[in-house]
Amino acid sequence: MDESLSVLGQVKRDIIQRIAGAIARAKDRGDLPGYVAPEIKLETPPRPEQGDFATGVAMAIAREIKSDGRSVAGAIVKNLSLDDSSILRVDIAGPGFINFFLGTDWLERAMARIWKEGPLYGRTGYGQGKRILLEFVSANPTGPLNVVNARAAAVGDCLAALLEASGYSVSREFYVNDAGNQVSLLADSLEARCRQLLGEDAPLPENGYRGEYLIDLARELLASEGQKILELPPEERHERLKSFAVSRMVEKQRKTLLDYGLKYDTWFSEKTLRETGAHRQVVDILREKGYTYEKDGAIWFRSTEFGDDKDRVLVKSDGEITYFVPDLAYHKNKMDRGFDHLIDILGPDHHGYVKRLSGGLKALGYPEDALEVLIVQTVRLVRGKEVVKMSKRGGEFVTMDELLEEVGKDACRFFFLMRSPESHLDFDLDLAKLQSSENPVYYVQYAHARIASIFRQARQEGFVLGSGPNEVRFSLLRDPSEIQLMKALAAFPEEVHEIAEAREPNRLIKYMIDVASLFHSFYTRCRVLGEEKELSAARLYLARLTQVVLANALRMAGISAPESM
RNA sequence: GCGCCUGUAGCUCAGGGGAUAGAGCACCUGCCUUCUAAGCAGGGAGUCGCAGGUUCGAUUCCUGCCAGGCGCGCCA
Repeated sequence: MDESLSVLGQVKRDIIQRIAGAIARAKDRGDLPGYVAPEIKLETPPRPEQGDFATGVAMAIAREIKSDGRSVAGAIVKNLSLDDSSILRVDIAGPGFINFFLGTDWLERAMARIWKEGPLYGRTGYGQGKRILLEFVSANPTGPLNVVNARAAAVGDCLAALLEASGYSVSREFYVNDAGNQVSLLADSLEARCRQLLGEDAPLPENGYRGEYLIDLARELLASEGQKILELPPEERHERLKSFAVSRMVEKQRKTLLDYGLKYDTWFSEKTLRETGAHRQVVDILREKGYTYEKDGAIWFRSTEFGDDKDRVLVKSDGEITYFVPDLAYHKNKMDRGFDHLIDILGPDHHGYVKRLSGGLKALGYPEDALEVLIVQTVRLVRGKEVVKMSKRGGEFVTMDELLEEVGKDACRFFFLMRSPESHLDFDLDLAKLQSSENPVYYVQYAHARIASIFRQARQEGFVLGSGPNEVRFSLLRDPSEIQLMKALAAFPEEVHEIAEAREPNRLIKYMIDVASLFHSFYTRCRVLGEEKELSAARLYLARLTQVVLANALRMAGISAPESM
């Protein structure tokens, strides 16, 4: 047995191989004409009476050979070998679905795996250790993190966890734009605030950062450095202000993200990169490869050759590089660090940037699919019916800190993960902070807490705890609610892998809700701590496995799994 | 004008070339002397934005249109 595959993965692979064998045999015997068979996909039918697994491959073949699904399905089933398999029965249904009905022996094996793997259950080897660099949030160090950053943080961190579980080696990275115009502007804004605090009539620069956090920062700076810093020569003063402002802003951002339960592997500094001259090098390479030209005193990149709608400036007519250059150098640096695949999570305002960046990488000689960009859509804060106004220009926006303060980490992450990343999100603050059944966060956490509570009770009443697969009579678990729950638990590793590949963390939330729902049904139908000791032991076993899966799923989502509520 | 995203139940949203389109909230009916009722069981609720096309089959894929959000700098 391939231990890097889940039990469900093994079962599915076995069934798929049998179907492939049946199709081959059908061709040999002339039941089907010879032609290239399509990929065989196994799905879970919508209703239990349609079996454990189903395939629509007969319909796909029927289309190719101009036949009808049911007769092709008949030809496949006729040639299907069920010897030595978990398959009890095969049906043909509807327009040509082949439905497979299995016994419970595989479920027993699947449950034993959960027991054995515990906190590691859910991991598979599909990723084969491929190295992925996942860059997300990467907010400018010019202000506090906002709610879109919070969404990107939730999505990125969860996706990283899902990919890790799927057997990839993932590095979480935050790119710090600590060089360039904006941080200069930040330093100038800070200087103005300092001078204002000292009673000078110093206006903020045009397009300066107006947020109140800079007043706090100015106070902090004056307290630690005194006003002599303002008397330094302009250039030195500017550098000192810049490095102070940037380091304090980055520290704050890092702290916010830590409060969110998110820890990056790398904080990558643009300034440091520039100090190596990597940005100049990128321009040189592009020039040597003939992807640049001069026009109006500027150097342009032929990004239109890579699908961009216009060529882009690399070096402005004043000799300064554009933002794009160090960013491209940064992505080159990522590749040169040996990563097999790069994923960027960007905000919706950057979608026009993607062609340029991927085109740039391709021009530098990297594979076209090396970079993958996910766009996370906007967040609108809502209180009941009322939209919370946010204006970035005026410096009035709800910060990530305020959001966390108000609704808490768990609800926050849950709400951000609940929706697909590319859909616009209405975040209802009232609902998110509601400590009641209306709030879906608690539905999942409650299931986990309920299980913990059962074990507390069981310990008090002297039940035998910790009976593993070898001591438990598995056949006692035969209530429909128990079977359905076990099937869901068995699906976890495959589910994690599929969700990771699809880059859709929202489906992890859906999965957790499904498991919680199945557990609650089981809880209501089946008394765990009862008179029959063997039955209780079996159900305690199932409860423990459910708890393991919920805890693992919640951990991947960055949401806590409470012992009591 | 061009590009990206979205349009599915009263609300917020899943889903996805096929078998009776799902969940939560809201609404209605039942269920606590036994492991947490932040729960369970059941009910009503939908022309899957509109119109064409591909297909044996489209809510799903393609095209056009309508509506909403966001972008479109020698800013970052």
